[in-house]
Amino acid sequence: MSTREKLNRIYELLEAAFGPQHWWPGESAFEMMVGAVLTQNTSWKNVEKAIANLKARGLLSSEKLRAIAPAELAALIRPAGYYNVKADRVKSFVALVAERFGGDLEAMLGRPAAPLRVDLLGVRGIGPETADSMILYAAGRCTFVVDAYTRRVCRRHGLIGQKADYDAVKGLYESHVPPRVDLYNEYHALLVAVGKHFCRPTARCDDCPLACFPHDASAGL
DNA sequence: GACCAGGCACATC
DNA sequence: GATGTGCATGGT
Repeated sequence: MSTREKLNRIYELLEAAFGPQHWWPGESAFEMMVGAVLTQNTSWKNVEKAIANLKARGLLSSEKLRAIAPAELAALIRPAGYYNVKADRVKSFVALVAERFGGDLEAMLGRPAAPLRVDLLGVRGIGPETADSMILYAAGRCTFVVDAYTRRVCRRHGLIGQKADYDAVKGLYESHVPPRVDLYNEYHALLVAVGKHFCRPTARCDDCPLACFPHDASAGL
């Protein structure tokens, strides 16, 4: 089976097992982008509490978050963990929106994926995964999001080597999966689903929808 | 009580 | 260039 066929089959199996994932939760592009920072190495459940705090105070806009004091922001996002670091990262993000795009988020998101990605990666606290999440889920542009689950699934199924980096994994998907926003959206969400339920650090391959493929649960993370 | 969660920047070797 | 460490809450 070729890599292309295998990635296609994996998608089919995951879709059949988990169904539509309806990512990304969030009422606005801005909310999704703030959520992307807050969810770094953190469960979405905790992020929801932090978002709710911001929403309850009407702070979910680049203008409001730009004006708020860092310590106050940190206190509000406390449930999401790493609150001091993340407060600084959110501040850096809204500074980009204000300073480079005059506060016009739509103008920023309307740009092609490549230059948008460069701008986002220039923000302190926005790395490749956060940038790609923002581009795919908030801007609705085609880029494949790689996370710890994606790497783990790929390693255990022999699709990548033990030390494949972010761009190598991203390149694997982008060169073998048709570049459609809805497909990339769903594929990433499904990889997270199988990662949460089965492909965990401590192996739990029984009943995994991908157990029919050769796998090595001891491979990687 | 250990382990894990939709990472990233920075220090050190 | 590779590896290690700090950041922190909350669920299992």
